[in-house]
Amino acid sequence: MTNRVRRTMPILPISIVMQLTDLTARQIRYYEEQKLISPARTEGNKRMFSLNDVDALLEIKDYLEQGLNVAGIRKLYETKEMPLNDQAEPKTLSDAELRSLLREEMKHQARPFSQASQRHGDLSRFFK
DNA sequence: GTTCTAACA
DNA sequence: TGTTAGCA
Repeated sequence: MTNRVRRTMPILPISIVMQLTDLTARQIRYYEEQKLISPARTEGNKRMFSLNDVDALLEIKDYLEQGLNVAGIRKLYETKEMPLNDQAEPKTLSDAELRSLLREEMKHQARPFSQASQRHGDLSRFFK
């Protein structure tokens, strides 16, 4: 069995994922609704998460903390990062690099943060 | 007891 | 986002 299979194997119930990510069930379900993650389902319609899902959620949480909204993150995933191979490292991104990356995304997104509501203020620093 | 969907005194 | 209702 390859490690890739191990990482994509749906084996974790939402309760465990909640502890691993420190997210509420509500948030996890919401992110799925926003298509940021796609957990498998059991016969009883229960969500089953893979290690990759957990990793994705941790990353999502990271982006949100940096001021990105769900729509922005989704766009980010659709382009880069989605593939199994990514060398991008959000953790080491400097503000300057983040600004550059965000501006690049802006070009492909007509209304980048249209869905954002409470974070417009926080994002102002990126458009000075 | 746990998770799910839908909805909001 | 929290929280609650009514199911499975």
